Amino acid sequence: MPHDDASPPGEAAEPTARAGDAPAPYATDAPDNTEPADLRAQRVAKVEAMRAAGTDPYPVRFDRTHTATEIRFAHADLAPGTETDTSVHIAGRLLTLRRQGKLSFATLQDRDDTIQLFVSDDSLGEERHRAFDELDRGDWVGVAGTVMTTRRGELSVKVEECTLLAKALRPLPDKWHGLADVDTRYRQRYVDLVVNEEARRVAHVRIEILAALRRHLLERGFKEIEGPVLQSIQGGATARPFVTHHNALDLDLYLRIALELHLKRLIVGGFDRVFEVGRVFRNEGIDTTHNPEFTMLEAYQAFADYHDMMDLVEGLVVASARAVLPDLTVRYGDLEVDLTPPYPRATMVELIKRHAGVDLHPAMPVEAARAVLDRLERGYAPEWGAGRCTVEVFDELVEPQLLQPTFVVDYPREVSPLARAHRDDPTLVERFELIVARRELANAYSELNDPVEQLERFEAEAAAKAGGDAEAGDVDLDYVRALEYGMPPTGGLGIGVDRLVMLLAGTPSVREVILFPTLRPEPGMGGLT
RNA sequence: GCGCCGCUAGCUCAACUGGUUAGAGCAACAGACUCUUAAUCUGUAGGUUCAGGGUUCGAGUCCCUGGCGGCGUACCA
Repeated sequence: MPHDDASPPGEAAEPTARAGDAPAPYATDAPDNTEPADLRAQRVAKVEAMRAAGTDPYPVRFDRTHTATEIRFAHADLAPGTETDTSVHIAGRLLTLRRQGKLSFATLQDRDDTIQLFVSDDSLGEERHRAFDELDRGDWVGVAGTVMTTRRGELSVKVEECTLLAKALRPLPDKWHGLADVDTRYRQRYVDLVVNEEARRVAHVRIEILAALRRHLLERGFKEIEGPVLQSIQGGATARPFVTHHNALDLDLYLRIALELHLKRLIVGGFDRVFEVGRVFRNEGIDTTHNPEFTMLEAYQAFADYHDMMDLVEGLVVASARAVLPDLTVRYGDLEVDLTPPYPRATMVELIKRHAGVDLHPAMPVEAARAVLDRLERGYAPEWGAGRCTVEVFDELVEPQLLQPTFVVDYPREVSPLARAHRDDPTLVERFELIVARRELANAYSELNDPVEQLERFEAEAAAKAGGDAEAGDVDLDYVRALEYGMPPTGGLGIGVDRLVMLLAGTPSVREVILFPTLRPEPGMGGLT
């Protein structure tokens, strides 16, 4: 429905805003164009004036026939100065408004593109044109009109009817600079997305990656499932959990730190290929690469081992990259990363030898391992065995040197309570991580399915927790019971989705790839204190 | 947690060594303009300089405390 012709909203705006006020002292000699200072108050007044004139500033619905993209696609080569009979109904937000005498131009932004609106007295009539000119940047409108090009060749919709769909009470940020304040961009992502192309781009990269990951797994017979977020036992990873409380059960619960243990229960239950894409929560520091809640992909495949998981990881990374990049290379900071598979596979021990120049192995006596760390001037804790010392050197000295995709294979058993012992070396487990651009992108292993050994590993962890290690897990007796019913040999895989998106979107901060990152509450906005 | 940096109009930014009434562009408001597109032109209005305290004749600027954020670092997958 068009604006009410008889009463363009702006005409009543000023009286509404000031009707009850005594005249200001300067009113008599001030020019007529003195307006309320508050931009929001001006627009509230417009809304009130529209209502008074019988026009709903927030109508119920609108029938759209086309998006801007569809119009562009259908009229890609329309010559400048062409009018067509093609009638369209489009809807979106007004980004810019340009008056040119008795013509008006506007830029309408919809789902994924913009298109110009062309308004003249001829097409809309003088009264309704004046009503159109009362619209503000940021308003949502529905437009009926015909497709045309201007003399300069700009594809446009010649407006024959224009309906306000939702009034914007707050002004949009500067049309050229957009929103720059990082804090405001995160807090008011809805504004960021309206005015910053880059924010939209990153959001779409994430959307496409998620879709590609799911597609790749579903095509290979994996079933997507949903495990519990609220858990009474902490496990599946090494991390500090969040604790919450259920009132009716009077029960403290953890927010999950990993997806692993419930997915493997489903392997026991007979699903032989399952995955979950889900939020996990870790009560740790916040920085450029860590948000307290983040998204993990975990997938488990029966009858497979960690070599199969390497193939699966390559497939997932490539599928994601192809979904969002023109080729398999991506710039990350000053780094050019080539994601073309296969990725080199080297053991942790080999990589330490190559990049740190020392021999370290979980099988060596702990005194010898400590001597190596002493020589490298790395600290260590008294409870660390040779395996933990090995990982320390790898994390600190080797991982920062791994720029191109690299599978780091065979981890010390000591640091991997859920992975199966290596078929050739009992001090190792069959585990790998994929490192790209100095960061872990994926973590996978041949799953431990021996219930007796699993219980022993849990008990070691629980002892560490009792000894004050807040990140150690609990004994999950129900999980052990599940294994006692028999879990087939299984390969398991975890991918940090946010990190993958960061890499493929080329963003240095995890907060750019999470639409609503965790922030301190804004003062005065309510909520928990 | 620690260190450094930032916070000025709705938005993006200025303001010298502490010195007149804190400026500009965009947005807003009034007006001109029938093909603009960061439209242009004329005019008008718009400020708790993050908050509180202090030093000073005088504070956006210096000091203290607090708030929020960014970056680095530590812890941490």
